[in-house]
Amino acid sequence: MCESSQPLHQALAEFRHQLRTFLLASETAAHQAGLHPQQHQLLLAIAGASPQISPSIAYAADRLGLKHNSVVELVDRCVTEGLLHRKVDAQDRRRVCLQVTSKGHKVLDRLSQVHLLELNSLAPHLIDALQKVLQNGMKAARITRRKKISEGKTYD
Amino acid sequence: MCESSQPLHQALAEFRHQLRTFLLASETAAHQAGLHPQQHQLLLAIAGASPQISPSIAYAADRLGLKHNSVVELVDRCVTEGLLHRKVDAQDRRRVCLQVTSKGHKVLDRLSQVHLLELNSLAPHLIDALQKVLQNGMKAARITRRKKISEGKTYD
DNA sequence: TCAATTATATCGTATTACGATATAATTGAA
DNA sequence: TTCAATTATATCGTAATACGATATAATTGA
Repeated sequence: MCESSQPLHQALAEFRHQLRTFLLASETAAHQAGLHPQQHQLLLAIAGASPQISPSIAYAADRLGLKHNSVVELVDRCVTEGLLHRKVDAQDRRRVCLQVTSKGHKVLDRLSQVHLLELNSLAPHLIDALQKVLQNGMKAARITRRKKISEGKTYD
Repeated sequence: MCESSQPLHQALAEFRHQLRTFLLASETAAHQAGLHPQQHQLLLAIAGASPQISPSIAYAADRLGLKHNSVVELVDRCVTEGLLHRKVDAQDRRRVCLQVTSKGHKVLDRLSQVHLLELNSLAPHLIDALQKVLQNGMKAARITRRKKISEGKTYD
């Protein structure tokens, strides 16, 4: 048992921990603002769509990495709470254009500010952890290359 | 309605999308390796703990951002599938030392390699999205400062 | 010694994302 | 034009899982 993978595990574990730290902070902020985390994500995806796009259920599903039926239900809950509007697309009446209500915008604007601050302090840790993962990869490549050289297997 | 927050929303939404992309790839890789995503995270946290630490339930809970009872159940499932061993701590018999089995290690090693490759190609997008968020913050700070100056509110 | 603390475990519940399926609108080829 | 295929959204039952509340067990310290 050589355990050569421990440093990689360690780097990846640290990266995931940093990610989780950010996500936890995000979830906490959402709750404090009276939203469920996924409701926040949905509002953000819609309000953050590039201007030429009119965001639909399918668009949100793609952006959030969810199945469309999950988004339908998520939208239901947001509409119930007055955070979102469903508007049937005039051109294609199968589609639904999602729009954030003014109430939704008020909450979201605050949340985005909080997230900006949070990322301001978390970004260095995140990037650092990420770089340590990648370094690890290059190290492994060097070892592999050296081994190949010593075995007379250099092809380049 | 001034919409000054749209660029921030857009940057944050893109960052979340990049995160979700990574997490989806990770979940897919875990499933293909026969693990539930959280089982993978647990194995990684344990195998990736720094060598002087003997990882317990509480340790894993902290690292994964879960409550300890959730981890107990997660550990149960991993033990059932032969991925993990529970070993009562000899010094403090309340504690449980978690150890990844050789079967668990085989799966985890492969998964970490996959993740390394995945991050190798995803990292630039992630960092780019993150930087766009932070730029946005500095821009807002500049605007605020300028506004304060024009209002005679410079205190520094 | 024993009350307080710490670590893990159990159990019922609520949330939620999903698969399977349904409905409705659009498209395109005959 | 017609209608079969496609696309978009919706409904519903189910399974997974994280959690709160609570229980058990070991340790600590006054």
